[in-house]
Amino acid sequence: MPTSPDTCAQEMLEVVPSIMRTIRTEMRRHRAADLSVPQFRTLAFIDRGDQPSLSDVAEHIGLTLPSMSKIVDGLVARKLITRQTHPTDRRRLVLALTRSGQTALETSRKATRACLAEDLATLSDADRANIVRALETLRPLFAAKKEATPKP
Amino acid sequence: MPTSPDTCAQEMLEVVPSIMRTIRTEMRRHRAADLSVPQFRTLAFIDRGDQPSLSDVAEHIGLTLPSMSKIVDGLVARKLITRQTHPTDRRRLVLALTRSGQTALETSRKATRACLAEDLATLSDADRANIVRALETLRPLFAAKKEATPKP
DNA sequence: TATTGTTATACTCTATAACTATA
DNA sequence: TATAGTTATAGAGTATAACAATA
Repeated sequence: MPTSPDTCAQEMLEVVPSIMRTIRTEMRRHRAADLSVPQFRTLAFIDRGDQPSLSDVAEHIGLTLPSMSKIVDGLVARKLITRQTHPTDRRRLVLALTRSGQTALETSRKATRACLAEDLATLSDADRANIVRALETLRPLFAAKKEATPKP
Repeated sequence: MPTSPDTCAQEMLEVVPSIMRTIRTEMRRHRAADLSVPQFRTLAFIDRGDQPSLSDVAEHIGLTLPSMSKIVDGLVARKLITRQTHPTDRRRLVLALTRSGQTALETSRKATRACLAEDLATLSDADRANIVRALETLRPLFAAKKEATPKP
């Protein structure tokens, strides 16, 4: 019996939000590096990118520019990132992690990962391998989606 | 090579939030039944439960009572649910969908599901089956988690 | 004129603390 | 006293619209 896209979508609609809530709650619980999910994702992207601009981050995370601007505001205020003007194009920003930001990112990542891992440890190795495979299949579908079908 | 809980957790931490963002954005986009994710989940639980109380919903969704109370406020104001007093225990609420709430839930569910399904249609049947299997494995791990390890 | 980003405004989501009403 | 909910308060996340600065 084939698995229809609709069946799969329904399943995602039911399970993904509950996983997300656990992630959100856990991230908040670890006071050491008290980061929200968007803050965490922003730091993570800045960490692996090469001096991204605000637009770069906003597009990757999937937020509007004003939303991202505000999140960046908060991270700058907490001295977790730096926000400088691009040397040759003065409209653009150059975002980078501070030492403190790297620490916060690593602390939060480790704590949250450990918490999830604790749950996942109850599964069989085969189950975990299967989950990783499924997520790898899904990853490109939901990574930085462009605005599709611009009406001509 | 075994797949460690940590590897699996890391993968989830990267992919799940991006899926979630797509779900959130899509749900908002369909103006017909303009529901946020928590609103949608609340309606869905009330729909399948048997006259749940506020605490029932809050526990299932994973929110505090005040947070849930506010969401319910909004849904009542929009006439999507009814909020009545329990006939024998007057402290409790009895929540139920209105006709309009059922419609909104179905509209939102169909639209969001269709949008996800469109993405998932590009995958092979085997991939989709694998994703469903993975999500079914994860579902019980993240469903209405109790407060674990109450320190004695 | 087009691009990059910020400000203004207005919601929703979320939590903690303090409270009311009922059991 | 314990339980079910609400209110008060505060802060983050998010969007749209309007704006400023730079290219």
